[in-house]
Amino acid sequence: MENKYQKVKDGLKEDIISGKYQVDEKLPTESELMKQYAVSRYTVRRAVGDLESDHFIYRIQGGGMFVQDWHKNWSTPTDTKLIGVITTHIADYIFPNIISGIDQVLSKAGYSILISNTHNTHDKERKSLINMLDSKVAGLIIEPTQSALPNPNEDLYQEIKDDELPTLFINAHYPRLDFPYVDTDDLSAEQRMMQYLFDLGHQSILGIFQVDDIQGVYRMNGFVRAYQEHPEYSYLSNIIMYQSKESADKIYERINGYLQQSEAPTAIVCYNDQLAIRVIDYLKSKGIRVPEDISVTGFDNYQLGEYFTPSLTTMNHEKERMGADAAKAIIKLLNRDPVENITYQPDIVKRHSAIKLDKQ
Amino acid sequence: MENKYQKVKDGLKEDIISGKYQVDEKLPTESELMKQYAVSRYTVRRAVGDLESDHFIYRIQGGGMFVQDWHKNWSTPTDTKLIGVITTHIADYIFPNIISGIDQVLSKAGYSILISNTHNTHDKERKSLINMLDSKVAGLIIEPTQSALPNPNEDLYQEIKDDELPTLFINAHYPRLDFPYVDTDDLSAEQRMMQYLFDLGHQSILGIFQVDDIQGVYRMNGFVRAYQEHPEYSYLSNIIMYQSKESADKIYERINGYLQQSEAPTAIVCYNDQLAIRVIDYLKSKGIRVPEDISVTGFDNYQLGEYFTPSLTTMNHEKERMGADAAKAIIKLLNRDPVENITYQPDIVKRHSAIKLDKQ
DNA sequence: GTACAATTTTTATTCGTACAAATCAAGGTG
DNA sequence: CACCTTGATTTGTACGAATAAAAATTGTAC
Repeated sequence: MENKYQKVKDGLKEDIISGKYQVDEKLPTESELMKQYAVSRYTVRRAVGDLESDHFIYRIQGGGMFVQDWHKNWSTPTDTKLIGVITTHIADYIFPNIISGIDQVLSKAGYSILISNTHNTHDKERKSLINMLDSKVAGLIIEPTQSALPNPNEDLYQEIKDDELPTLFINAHYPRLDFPYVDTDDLSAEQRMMQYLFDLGHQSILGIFQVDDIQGVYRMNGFVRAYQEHPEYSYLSNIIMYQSKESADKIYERINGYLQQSEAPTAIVCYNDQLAIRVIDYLKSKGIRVPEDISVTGFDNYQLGEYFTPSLTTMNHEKERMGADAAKAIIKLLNRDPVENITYQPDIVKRHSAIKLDKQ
Repeated sequence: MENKYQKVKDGLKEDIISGKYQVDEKLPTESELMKQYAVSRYTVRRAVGDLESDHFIYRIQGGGMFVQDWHKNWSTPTDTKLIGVITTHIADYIFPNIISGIDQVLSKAGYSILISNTHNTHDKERKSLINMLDSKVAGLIIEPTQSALPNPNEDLYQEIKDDELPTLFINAHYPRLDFPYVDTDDLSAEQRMMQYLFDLGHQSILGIFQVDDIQGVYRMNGFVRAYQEHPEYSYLSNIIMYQSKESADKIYERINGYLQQSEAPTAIVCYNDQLAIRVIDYLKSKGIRVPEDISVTGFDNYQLGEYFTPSLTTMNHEKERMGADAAKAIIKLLNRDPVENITYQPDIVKRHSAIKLDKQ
């Protein structure tokens, strides 16, 4: 990052990897780059010279500079015992459990796991995919990144499909891409959770959903569907939608807004346990008791949720099983056997963060 | 042969191949070459720059130019951008965070992570190692399996050493094998934690340690060492040792035994946060208040520890940083740069599960 | 003699300039 | 339309010069 030619080099490399410049597409000329980066011709030439020896570009005297076919060798995945696993996160939340489930099955079958994460950005997803394909994996297990948004890496997925590389999605799937998947019926699960709260006497419920993940959208739809079946108090429903990059403070602020209004919510339904834990912490800091003053529910049955105070009422998530099922399916795909999609119908885990509404 | 820089390049290459300049021997300086070939500095630098990217020479700023070990085919065709990571577990304990730290650095540098776990058995460690070597990884990051015991895979490690495959250990290291490592000073960390409890007025402390983990043994040694420095009340010390496969109920039972005795412990030091959380939950279920009746400390600074009630007093563990440092070190090793061992001295995270002893 | 500071050497980065060589687009000619 | 010429564009080679940064060497003081 220090040197100018490094900056130019990194900038161009980034543009190439991100797909801004396609293979064989003409890059800006030296003079254009000089202006663009405000450097001398030497610096530009030093940068593109390095990129040329790294086989990222090729140059034609008098013609220009072009993107080299830098990710071409990964077309014949034959004898590698390597399965790529791409998730949004590695260390956080439920993903270690999913990966563990995958590992249990795959390592037994003699496969190694090539792991990568996207931090829920399409940019990193692209890099991860390219890395995987370069490493000549025999198959791919992918948890989609920001699955609710249009995916800019569709070209790569199309290539994967054309190459018939065994690929399977977990947790969610891009609707436009026809790959097999293992996921959870988030919509009806959240609907069941809502019915549970209705049964407890709650009518004014605030739902908070992360809407750049398709799971969040489905869960929100479940929330809405539940209210549709109870039109008599559907006017009491409130929803907060947020994006993964949004700061927690902003969400808290919006929660606070709803708490001030008349007929304030008596229960909060959270996108997942991670959020629920933070929301409970926020409510506590405001002197609001959970569940006495307000009930809170999560989703995913996070491992340590039962040890919090109050213990979390949540929806189960078949973490290890999902990983194991995905791994078994990928092995089937490797053997050219057909696989069927799997959708779990999880159960409510009733604990103490949601209780019967005390009517006065 | 036409261009000047080609002539210089060919001339030097010839001298190197013919043996005029031996490996690691200093080449003429740039100014000498300028005179010798009667060309400008640009031309000389262009020539030696090419030779450097062809791995015929290496340059040290201020030092000079030297002949690279060019006939070792091993350093040049290592195009595999694959780093093997072998840990005892994938999903449990702190490993997800460590792997995340590794990933952050390596993926930025364009490497992929090949992951494997040993479930803490030498047998699986052997399989993992062979798998990694077969996959032709460019480097290895290894968390030792049962490092306290003699290692039956020493032959493989010797091979790795002979092949000069960049390899680094984390969390612990086999003393007999001279590989670089990154680890934590568990012993003195636990000793500091004990001193903190002593300062809070606690004298009767129960330590619970998992002893099939070498870190557990070190932490236990820290516990013992702390009492050795306070012989006046070392008779009040109590230790529970357990194995990872042991059931939680059995541990609870044994805790209960210590709570019954006279001069019962006023504080419990747990092997890690995971255990501490469960212990606190058990104590609560018995009607014992934490921290009012008894203080509890953990170890590892588990991510969500601050959200529990009471928030966990614990010892920090540089999880991500350990991974990142290991990754940086392996990149150095790949570049044939020397690396130094790193040992962290973690700090106490003072929260609310351990408080000053209320003397009556 | 050793340890530290100052100087020199050496490579690294970056600018400017000039001309050569290949390519490309446009226009003219048969 | 096909072919050629021409001029502009673009990359390739080459030189000179200045400052920065790291390493090696020398000088000096204790």
